[in-house]
Amino acid sequence: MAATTQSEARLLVVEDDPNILELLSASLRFAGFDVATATSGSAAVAAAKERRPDLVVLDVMLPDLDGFEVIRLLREGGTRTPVVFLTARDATDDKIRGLTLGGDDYVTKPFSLEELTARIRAVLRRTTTGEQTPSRLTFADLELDEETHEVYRAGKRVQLSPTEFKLLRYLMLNANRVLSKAQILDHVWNYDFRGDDNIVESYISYLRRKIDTTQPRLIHTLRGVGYVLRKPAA
Amino acid sequence: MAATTQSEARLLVVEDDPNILELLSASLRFAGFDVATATSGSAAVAAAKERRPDLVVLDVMLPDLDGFEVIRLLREGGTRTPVVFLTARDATDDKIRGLTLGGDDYVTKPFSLEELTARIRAVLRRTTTGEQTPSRLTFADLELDEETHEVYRAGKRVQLSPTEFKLLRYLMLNANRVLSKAQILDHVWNYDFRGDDNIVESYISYLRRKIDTTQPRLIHTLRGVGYVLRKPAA
DNA sequence: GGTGCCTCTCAGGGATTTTTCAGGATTCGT
DNA sequence: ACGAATCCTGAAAAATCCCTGAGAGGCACC
Repeated sequence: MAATTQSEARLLVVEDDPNILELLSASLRFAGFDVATATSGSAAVAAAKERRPDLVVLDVMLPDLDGFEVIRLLREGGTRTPVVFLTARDATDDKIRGLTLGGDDYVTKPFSLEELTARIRAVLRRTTTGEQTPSRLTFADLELDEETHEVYRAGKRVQLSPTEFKLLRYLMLNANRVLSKAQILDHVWNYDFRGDDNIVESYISYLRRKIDTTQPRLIHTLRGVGYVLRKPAA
Repeated sequence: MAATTQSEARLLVVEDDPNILELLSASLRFAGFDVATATSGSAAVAAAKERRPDLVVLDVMLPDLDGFEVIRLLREGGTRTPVVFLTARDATDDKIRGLTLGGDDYVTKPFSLEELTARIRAVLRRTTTGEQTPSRLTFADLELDEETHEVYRAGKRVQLSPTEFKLLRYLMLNANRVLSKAQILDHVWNYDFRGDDNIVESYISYLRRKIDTTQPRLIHTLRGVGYVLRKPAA
């Protein structure tokens, strides 16, 4: 149901927590990726050599080898596979900083799936030759740039907070599709967030105030069902 | 002549309450599904491995394993069977959120059978390759889109409340079949609803006002029997 | 330490929806 | 034609859903 503008890129997801692994693989598969999994560093190295994934999603904390070791073993083999690391929030680890230089990226736990898929798309965009995925989403007179985080409505620049931005991106990626509040919560908020639906209502309200005061209205409420981004008049 | 336009998908229904299990299996069978049942988590795992169902309807509260354990055991075997969970309404259960990620879905108890079958159809639609079940029902000049919840009569958009929508969907799925008020109550309302038949009359009245003011009339009363959606002149 | 932004919660109020109730209309049998 | 059962529908009460202002707490940056 999520973001299907992706190509059929092959991912290898490496994560030892079975709950998070299930969460990730189910969601990324459904987002259109071809997903393989591994639950340890050594298994990851083996799987990567065999499957030659286009990108590796890699937890840095693993039972045997840590994520950096895994990557080093892989790169000694000559492959230059891009990586998105999963790290703990308080990771002051310097090694992670240097990652963005190589075109890799990282996401801190707990993350939202919106966040993770956006990073994966961005890394794939940078590393694959021939821009297959545009970094700019458009819908009606809405424009959203995933790289610069700039948003325009009717050509006019609008400032959004991070959460507002993620919500709008999710709506735009699923334009014309009805999204329930539970779905939005699952994709836009961190996976450990346990608040109630009202926060979605609040952010919809913020978004409307910032980008939907002009005609025609694009964000519509379907009472008892959810929200949908769509042009009227259909 | 039996049931609806449904495909003959194989379902596995897992539920320990024998009353609800009976209710579910009878109703889903009538809806055209090929239904097998299990009353415990371990039996569910065994049955799933043997029958390879297209979808599992799974109560999260089970005597031995809980629903999430069941799914994990299944998925470790490599099968990616979609699931519709049955949960308590006040499900503060952390794990329930996040289910929509993999294309799965959940229905809170007490649910209506209309609700459940609609969710099952939606999940099957999303997960099976090649749209075999259209999301749009049509009858005469009536159109009903299950995804967007849009309804048209004679090409003109009509706004329906959630219950009106469910009632119309039920009528359309059973077009040309006479439905008693008891039947309608059982399918469109929650299974624990204990109001009287008059509420069906009220909603039929609402529906007529919204979608059946133009000729030819499609909703007909069979006094003492029930209602039927059909074209006249037959 | 102060300031500002951001996230999240809470609660009031408005709007819609659901449900009940009752009187009137229709149909049917006799 | 009459009465009884059944159905229709307006009205209103009850429940629910959604929007939004207000504010607490956290974090970053000065």
